[in-house]
Amino acid sequence: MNEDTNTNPNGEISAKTEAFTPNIPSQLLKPYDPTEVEPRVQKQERESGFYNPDVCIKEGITKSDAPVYSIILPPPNVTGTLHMGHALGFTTQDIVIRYKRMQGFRTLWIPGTDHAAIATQSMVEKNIQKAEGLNRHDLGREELLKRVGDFAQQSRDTIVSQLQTLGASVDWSREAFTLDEERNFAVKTVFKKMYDDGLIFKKNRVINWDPKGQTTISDDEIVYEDRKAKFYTFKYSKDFPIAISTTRPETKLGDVAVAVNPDDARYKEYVGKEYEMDFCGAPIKIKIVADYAAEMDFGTGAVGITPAHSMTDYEIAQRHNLPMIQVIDEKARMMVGGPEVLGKKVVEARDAVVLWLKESDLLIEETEIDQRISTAERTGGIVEPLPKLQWFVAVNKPFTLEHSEIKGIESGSETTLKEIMQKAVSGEQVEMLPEHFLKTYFNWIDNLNDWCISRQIWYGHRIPVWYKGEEIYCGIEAPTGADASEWIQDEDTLDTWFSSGLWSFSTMGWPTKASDPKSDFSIYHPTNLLVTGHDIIFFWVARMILMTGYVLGTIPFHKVLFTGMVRDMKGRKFSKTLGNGIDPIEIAHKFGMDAGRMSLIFGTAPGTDSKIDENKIKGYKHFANKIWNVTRFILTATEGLNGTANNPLVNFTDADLALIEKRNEIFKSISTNIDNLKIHIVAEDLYNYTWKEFADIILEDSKEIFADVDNLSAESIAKKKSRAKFLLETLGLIVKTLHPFMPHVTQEIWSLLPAELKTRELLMTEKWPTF
RNA sequence: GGGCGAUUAGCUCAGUUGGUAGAGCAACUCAUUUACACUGAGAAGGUCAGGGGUUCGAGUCCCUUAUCGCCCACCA
Repeated sequence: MNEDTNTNPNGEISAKTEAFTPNIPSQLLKPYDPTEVEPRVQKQERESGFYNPDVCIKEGITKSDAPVYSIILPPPNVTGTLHMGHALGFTTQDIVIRYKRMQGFRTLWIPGTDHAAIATQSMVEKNIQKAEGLNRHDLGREELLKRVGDFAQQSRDTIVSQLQTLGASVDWSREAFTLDEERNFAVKTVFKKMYDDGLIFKKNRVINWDPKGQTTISDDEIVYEDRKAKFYTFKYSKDFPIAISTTRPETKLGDVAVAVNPDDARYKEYVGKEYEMDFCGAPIKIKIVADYAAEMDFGTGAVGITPAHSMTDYEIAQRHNLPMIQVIDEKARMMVGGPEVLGKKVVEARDAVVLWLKESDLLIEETEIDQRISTAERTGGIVEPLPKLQWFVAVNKPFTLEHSEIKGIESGSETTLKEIMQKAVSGEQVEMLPEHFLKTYFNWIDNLNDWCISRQIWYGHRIPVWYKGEEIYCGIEAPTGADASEWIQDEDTLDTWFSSGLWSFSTMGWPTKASDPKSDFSIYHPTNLLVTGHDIIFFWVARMILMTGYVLGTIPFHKVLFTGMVRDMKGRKFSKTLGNGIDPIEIAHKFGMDAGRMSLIFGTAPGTDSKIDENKIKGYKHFANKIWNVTRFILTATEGLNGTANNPLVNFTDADLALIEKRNEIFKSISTNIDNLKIHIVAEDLYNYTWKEFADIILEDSKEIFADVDNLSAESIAKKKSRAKFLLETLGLIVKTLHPFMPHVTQEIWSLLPAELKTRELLMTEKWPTF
């Protein structure tokens, strides 16, 4: 909008536009311009302070004893910026929170960002490597942390402005970050509690090592890639009685056993025997063991056991008390063997071992098979299982839960973290939508193993454990006293999901204000709703249930709504590597954010994937303009009939009463549908009524009534007044109910409507209509 | 191998507890400078993947087959 145009809705009409309809606000005379209106409305709303429930109470918008409705925003990673997938979830939350706020609930929606440990550090490291040719060790811990911190700050700033562009009515005064001081205190507090309860322990185990990121990762951070691989069948030596098969001959330098099925007649006679030999320059000692893990039908029916470099082999080795010999180091290089393999990368060593097998006449067969290889989610590095001393959370270990509000677990009774996760959901205290995700959830829990939480990176919550020789100290603060300087803190940091798991209560003042009845924690926890993508059901949803159950004996949220993935037109996921992400800000510039919001919601059933299509967004830009023009028409047509709206002295005609009945029938279902999170249905109902019924039929029909300007008969005037009242009131109704979906255009129209329709200037604080 | 989901108009998808098949976009015909061309009216388009069952009645519930997608898990 240019400077010459009058932007004051209630002000005087500027000279430039007075020629036509002088009493209609000038901005209405032009097509709706979201790029001008949206930032202005966002600013107005934000500066009002009403995103903050405390302000709402202070200003009398919300009663202090009103029922509570709270949502925590799933904190976006500071690795980058928001795309339309985020926008779908955030719009859904905004719709619900605006609706609840208008209904008079004491609503709180807390924003924040996630430090995303590995993801962020590896991204910054990559950038530095590219620009300066330096690695993290060249920079040192302090300098790297500073660089990563700066990057995170920038990213956070972008995310904030994107959220504002989206029109998200989050309470900025409560913004949190998973790695800020308050959250760090919560993390240390929980860590210590778990440590003292014996649920956090340190152990030398085979873990998933990411040679690229130089850190361990959890089972859930692995993604699989299908590849073709060579499958080699061979014998360790000429004298060895059994042939085995493998895709990774280089690991066989670390073999300690061959497992055969106890029922396998072919190998029965060898079980228990031991063989010693040289394998490609490494002395190995192989024991034949019987174990049902070996399948008779697969390969030769015999498995070479490499306890140090395979999870399953490690488990088999445990059962048979076999030693563990590490032959691959953290850089994925061979630690043993003859000169042809020693020090070589695993891939090169593989070729060398195969060549040695051929030359030694031990290779029996070489075939091609499909194989799934494990890669690290964040760096893409091929995961190398290897033994390492790491921190774990024990999910199956019994402990006493002092306080429990979880159905099926008594206060003071013995339970496990796994049981907490199961009972919180099976007792229906936590609901999931769509319901079928319950099966996914339980299926995951059934197969759950201990959670490896330590990471060998610097960006994150440092493990609150100190060492002095053989002594170990776990505490919230470093040990003090005369020998304070002799204590050395653990170098590792925690899995980012450890801190995310506390998010529902760490954002609300826990633990420092937990006992204060006026704290956010006392008022707003547990939260009512979590809206998130189903891709993080294990990472985050399950971990929040675990942490909240363990720490508080309660649930983090009553309901989880899983949104589907928003994909591009080719059906691909948005990803940084594909570069197909769409910035919501781009949509706002092109079509307006209201249109973007509607296009995400409309026709998208909860949990189902959707495709983003500019044509679709354009349709809702047209819709915004349609309501705009409807407003113009009504204000023009009812000019001179001021004061009809909400005026009890104006009686409705029978025709208009019929229109009201039909209208109310449609609007009646809206609240229930939003309560049941069927917001896509509501969007459709509002769209259809507004356009197909109100504009196309009722407005067209009204033209005839108002066209009859010279007829001053009582009957004609009564008819005009009745229709004017109906149109104005219905417009008010449409604008109110549409506000959660399209907050900007509705607010702008609201500011133009006659005073008798309004009780407040800001639509977001208006009372939600009831029927 | 186990689990989950999808299959509805040319395309993208809705379709609440079973009760006469819906929208947007595209395409077709017509109208119109109108509150709005970011428009209106109209027509066209479907054996609801196939088969079987329950029911007075099935897109919806049950069984089965096929195709596609996703998740989990041991294939050494």
